[in-house]
Amino acid sequence: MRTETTLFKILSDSTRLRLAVMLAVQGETCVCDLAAALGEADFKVSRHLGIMRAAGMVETRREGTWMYYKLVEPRNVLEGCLQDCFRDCLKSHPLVKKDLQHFKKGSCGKSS
Amino acid sequence: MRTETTLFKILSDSTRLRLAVMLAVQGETCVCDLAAALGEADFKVSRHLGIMRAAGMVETRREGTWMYYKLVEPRNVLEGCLQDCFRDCLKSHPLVKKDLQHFKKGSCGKSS
DNA sequence: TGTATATATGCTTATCTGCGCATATATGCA
DNA sequence: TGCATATATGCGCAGATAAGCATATATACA
Repeated sequence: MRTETTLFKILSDSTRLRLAVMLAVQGETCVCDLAAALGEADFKVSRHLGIMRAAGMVETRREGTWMYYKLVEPRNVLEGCLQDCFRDCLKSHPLVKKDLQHFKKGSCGKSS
Repeated sequence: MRTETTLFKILSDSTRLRLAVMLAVQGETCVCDLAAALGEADFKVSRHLGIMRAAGMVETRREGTWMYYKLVEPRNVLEGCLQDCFRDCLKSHPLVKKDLQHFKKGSCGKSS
């Protein structure tokens, strides 16, 4: 049960829920682009992504100075169901829509 | 966003998640039957159900001394999605299966 | 090596959370 | 009215949590 409740606990914080939806919709993204889209401090976003990673919800890939985060492939039906939720049920939430509008790949000034 | 994160926070506690699944699978049930199925103290189950009710996730109906709880009709896509999760993804969890096996309507000794 | 940028992490504080116990409320019935 | 059962709630405690700031690490590049 721990596995399942942890998953829900991760999503019970608005910063993390917004991050999860962003990653579900936009795919792999670096910390600075996520922070810019949400309008939150880098260190805050980084910390929450770290929590999500420790819980096994996201995984990372380093590319130079940048750290790219993405949702893991669903490892069971619940994870798949929740990821569908992110895309289908939460994408239209006012705050998330604002985040998505603010989102720009490479907003922090990196080349690619 | 508050509405959504609250929903997830409710489910981030194992007692409440188990209760949510029980109600999704068994339908309307009284506190004592739920407490018996979970093997938890009445006052603990009652408190958690109260939290779920305050969050608008369940609703109650009094019948004599007994208080019956059930999940509310989904009021939006997210609530519907989560209720489907309870039934489809969580029903087969070992602990939930044990709860369901222990479940008996009227276990606390009421007539109907 | 030194500097700049991106990201991560220690630390403190204020707030929240769940637990267990005791107690209170509500209903039914003698 | 008094007692029994079912349910709810006040209280204190211990542990968890998120925020903000400062600082540390990692990489790139001059």
